[in-house]
Amino acid sequence: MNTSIHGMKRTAWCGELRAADDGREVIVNGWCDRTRDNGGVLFLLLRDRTGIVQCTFDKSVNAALFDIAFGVRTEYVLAIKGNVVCRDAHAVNKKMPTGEIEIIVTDIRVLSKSETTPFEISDDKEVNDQLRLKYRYLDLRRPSMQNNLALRHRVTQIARNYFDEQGFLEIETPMLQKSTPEGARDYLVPSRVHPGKFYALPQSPQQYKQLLMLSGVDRYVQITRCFRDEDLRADRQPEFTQIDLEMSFVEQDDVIAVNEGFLQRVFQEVLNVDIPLPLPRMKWKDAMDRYGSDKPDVRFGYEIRDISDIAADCSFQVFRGAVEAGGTVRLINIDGAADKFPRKEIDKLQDFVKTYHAKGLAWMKLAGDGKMTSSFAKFLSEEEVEAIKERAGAKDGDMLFVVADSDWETAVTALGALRCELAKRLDVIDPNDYKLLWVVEFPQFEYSEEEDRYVAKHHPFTAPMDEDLDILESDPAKVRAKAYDIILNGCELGGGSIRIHSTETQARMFRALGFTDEDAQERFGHLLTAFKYGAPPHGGLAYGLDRLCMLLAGLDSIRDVIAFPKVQNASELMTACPSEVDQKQLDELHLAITEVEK
RNA sequence: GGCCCAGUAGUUCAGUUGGUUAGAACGCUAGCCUGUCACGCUAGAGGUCGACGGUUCGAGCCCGUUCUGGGUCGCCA
Repeated sequence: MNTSIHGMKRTAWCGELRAADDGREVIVNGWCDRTRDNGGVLFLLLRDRTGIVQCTFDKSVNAALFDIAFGVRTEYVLAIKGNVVCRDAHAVNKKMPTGEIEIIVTDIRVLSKSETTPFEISDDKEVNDQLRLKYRYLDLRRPSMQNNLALRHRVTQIARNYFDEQGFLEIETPMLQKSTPEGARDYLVPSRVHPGKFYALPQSPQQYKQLLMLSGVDRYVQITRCFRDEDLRADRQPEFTQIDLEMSFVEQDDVIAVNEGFLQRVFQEVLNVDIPLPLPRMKWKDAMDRYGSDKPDVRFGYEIRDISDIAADCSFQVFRGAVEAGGTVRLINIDGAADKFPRKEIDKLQDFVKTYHAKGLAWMKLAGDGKMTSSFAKFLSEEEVEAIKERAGAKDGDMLFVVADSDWETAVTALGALRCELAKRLDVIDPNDYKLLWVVEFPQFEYSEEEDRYVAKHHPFTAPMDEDLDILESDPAKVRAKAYDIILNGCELGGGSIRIHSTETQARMFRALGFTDEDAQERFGHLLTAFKYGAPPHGGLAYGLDRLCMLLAGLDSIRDVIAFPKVQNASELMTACPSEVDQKQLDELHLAITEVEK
């Protein structure tokens, strides 16, 4: 049997044929999606990455062709030659983009046969992730996955074009870098020629791109893979892709302006959605206070309100104690949902907030008939209850949830997580709504209990706000950074900052972080030296490309926009990696495995 | 490392209080059918109920351990 493509090469894509192609002789190449054998007439649906087209065989016209088609099974690879004809009006299939036409086949060649696949190649059938990933190459044949890959391609093309137009140069930075233990865990690569020494795969091109600013590149962009050896989530993979950029002679507003232009174009070209500019900005403190998150989802209300002042003197020990301990009492109003929360449901929500380290969840239900039930009202005076209702803007039919905690951040974080969870459950989010905003004025430092010192919230090269420079040493907890995150629908799309370009400020920063001069020199000496030779003011930003594509595609896992993703334990099911290696390889790398738990 | 959820035919699932030979749909195989489009009709094959151990006269179902996958907290400068 001739399985060569010779003489049967594609002249048209399956999914692109339309009524306008009526009368064209075409050759299509692709996979058999399914066949429908009606006895004397057989319909074969051929699929390529653009879509599906119906190819028709008539036994009475050409019995030999019909017999070949009769032997074709699902997922056989075929080349089909034929004539595009418009279907009769009654035979048009409105559900298919190619439903107005069909191909009357004049030749067919089976290029490759296929065994029955482990699952059907179809968007209509759910298949579990494990099987999909083991046979990822089959999973990717599904039209939705082809769309995801194409969407990702479009986004990267838009990024390359846009930043090119804005004067950015795409420059590659090393994949084999020096390990810097600050931050996420590194993936390490042993050196063969330097026994006992290691490279690290990049967590980001941060230091190189800053050095490129010193080199006078002025505007740099790179679409590049980054690696972090931390546990996975639905929106976190150990290797992921950043759109990474850096600009010289700029301030925060300049970086934001360039990126707003990019985001506007992406949404316009990918989703045909108009994003009005400028985007709103929210201070970190306000985001935390109102939404209990540094990546607030502002598509719905349920905003957090502070009732500490009302609760401070009440006789409910849980509330009063939290305030006395320097903490806070906060609530959210899930308006109009009082009837959605039977006691059992509330108990489950208690468990939910406890996963965020809240100690409990107090509640007040305002039934439609004017009756109020509550877990805490009996401990409060009538005036206090009324004051809380007023603060919450509560009316009949509303449901209030209260968290009190000696730690402000714990209280708002728990309520922030609860408001998102309830919005999801109550289905109050419009899936076609895209709310972008900048979160600005992040704290420069956060205190690390584990290390018993302040650590950089962003990274140690982030510039403090000019207003806060004076208190860098005296009151580090209050120092705000010239850092900014771009948030879409409650998801962190990217983040960046203006960097420190003065050696003096950088030295103060390292001291504030508890580094000795020797530490700083050992880890970042190259950067510190470089900065002595004329560093321009600079700043930048990096997007999580996978997350951007996930949100644009309306998906809830970045796995679906990555061709070959890893699973939760960071292995890849298709190739079964990571894997053991030969002793010879270990020897060459001067590595010895001391213990392997089987 | 912690917590939660899931694992039954190739796939997606159902499986009552622990009780005879574990079902359905789709897929697959074979046959029939000349305009289907989730084609239809007929027949058939297909199961170590994730694994191991325990309780029981008897376990898909109860208990323990474990494996795999998902979600999440910690973690992710």
